[in-house]
Amino acid sequence: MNIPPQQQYQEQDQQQQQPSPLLKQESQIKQEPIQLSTSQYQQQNFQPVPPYASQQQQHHGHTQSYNSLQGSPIGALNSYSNPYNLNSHLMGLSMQSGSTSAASLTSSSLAPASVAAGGIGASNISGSTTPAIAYASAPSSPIMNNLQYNPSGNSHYNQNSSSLYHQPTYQQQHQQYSNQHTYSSQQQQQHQHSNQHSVQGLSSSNLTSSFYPTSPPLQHQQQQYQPQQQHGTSTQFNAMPPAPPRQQSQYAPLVPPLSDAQYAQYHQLLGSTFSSAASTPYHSNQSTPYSSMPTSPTLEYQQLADPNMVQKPKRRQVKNACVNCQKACKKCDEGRPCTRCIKYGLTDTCVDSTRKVRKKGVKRGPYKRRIPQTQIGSASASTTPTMRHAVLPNGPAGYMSEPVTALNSPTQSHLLPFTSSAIGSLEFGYGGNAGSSSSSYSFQHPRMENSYVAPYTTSYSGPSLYTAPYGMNDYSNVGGNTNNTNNTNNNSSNLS
DNA sequence: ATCTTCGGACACTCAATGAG
DNA sequence: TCATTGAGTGTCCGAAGATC
Ligand SMILES: [Zn+2]
Ligand SMILES: [Zn+2]
Repeated sequence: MNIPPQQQYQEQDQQQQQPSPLLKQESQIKQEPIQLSTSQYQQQNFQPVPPYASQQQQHHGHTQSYNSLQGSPIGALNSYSNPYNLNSHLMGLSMQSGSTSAASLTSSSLAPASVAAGGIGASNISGSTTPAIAYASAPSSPIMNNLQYNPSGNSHYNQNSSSLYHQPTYQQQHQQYSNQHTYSSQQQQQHQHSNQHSVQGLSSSNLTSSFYPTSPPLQHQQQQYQPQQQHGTSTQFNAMPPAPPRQQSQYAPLVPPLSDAQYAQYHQLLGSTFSSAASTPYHSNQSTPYSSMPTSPTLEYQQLADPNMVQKPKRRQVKNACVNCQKACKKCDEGRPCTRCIKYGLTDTCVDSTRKVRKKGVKRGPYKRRIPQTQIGSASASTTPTMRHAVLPNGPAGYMSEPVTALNSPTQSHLLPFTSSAIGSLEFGYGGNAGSSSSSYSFQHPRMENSYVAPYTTSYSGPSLYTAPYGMNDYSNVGGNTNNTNNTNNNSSNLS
């Protein structure tokens, strides 16, 4: 067996790791300057895998040997030509799993500042008010939960999220998703720290990320952020603070953008919630991405009482994670180098991972039969759990909402200065990959690729629209991927 | 306490399928 | 032809384990 060049690199890396007691991660990251430019790297180490080259033992994109390398960013650079052929390259190599580990961040740590700052006033809500509102403002990003209201309009991370510290700006974030939501640089540069340190070789926009490769000492964090919390008392907020700056969430916008006037109104309506949210900031150490964590107990109970209330925003993925993030299973972003790589000094190796090309010509068996539109109304009268649409509030006039309106439960959504049919990706019950494509109860709007495609017509992909499939599931594994139980129908239909 | 690993939920893509 | 399905494949959350 030929030893692939990757292995050689890997071994070197192992020898060169000299963890220092201080700044361990940083030293690990930086001690071996990366010689290759990105293009060189691509030429030398990045061999595109021919389609279907390895159709193996992959587990949702993970491979065993791939995992064994995960910790080493530098080793990763060299040994990890790409996640797919890496697998075959390294199969059978005995990898020392102790061979460093510097790359990983906590999952929340990569959230962009702009994300942290939240969506429509979300940063202030720190939880949410009504689910509808929560949805609209997408406060559920991991970071959101840690944010507190800041009347000054500057968003800060609160002291609890350790790794949220130095985030670079997010100029390039999510461009592809958002034609309509281009961030202004001003919005993105909310995040400033008084004691930034320059790091050689990094541009100023980058260096913010480098000083604390991991988390800063807690004390430090608290010093910096304490004021936020101190002011975050309910009395402080009895008077309605000015509406905070509007910011962009990493999650796809779930409602049509509000006008400024609407936003202000909306913000006012949230007043009472604000105070409670501010007085009891959600210091969840766990970043709970789908924070279905209403801040107000009232709402919590409401939610319990009304299972139709929806809470889960959709996680948004980059189209292509960089190799380093991919390897570490951590959140990447659109920028190259990405935030995480900047943070860990891996900018040279921050390149897109390669993606397989999908096979063609694979027969899939019959699809479920579609029901003619004329039958939709009656079909939707079903009371089975297939009534996914029951959750949604009615859309704005002119936007067709779900076929059945009687089931729309009253939620606080009616308090909002808007109604929306553009709620994306609503789910209730178990919306996820229940293991059977036909038993998913999720309701999801059609593809959010472009962030928000307005106006929506509420999509409906529930089984109730369909008669029973002919050949039920005999074809479920036509593609041969037995691992995949995932079948949430994300990009489902549109009744138009 | 902090960092790393990685199982698995779920997001996204797009060729096959089916209806008009 | 176009809308829809749903398998294929990717991202990355977050808990558990490892390490300091
Ligand atoms: Zn990345
Ligand atoms: Zn990167």
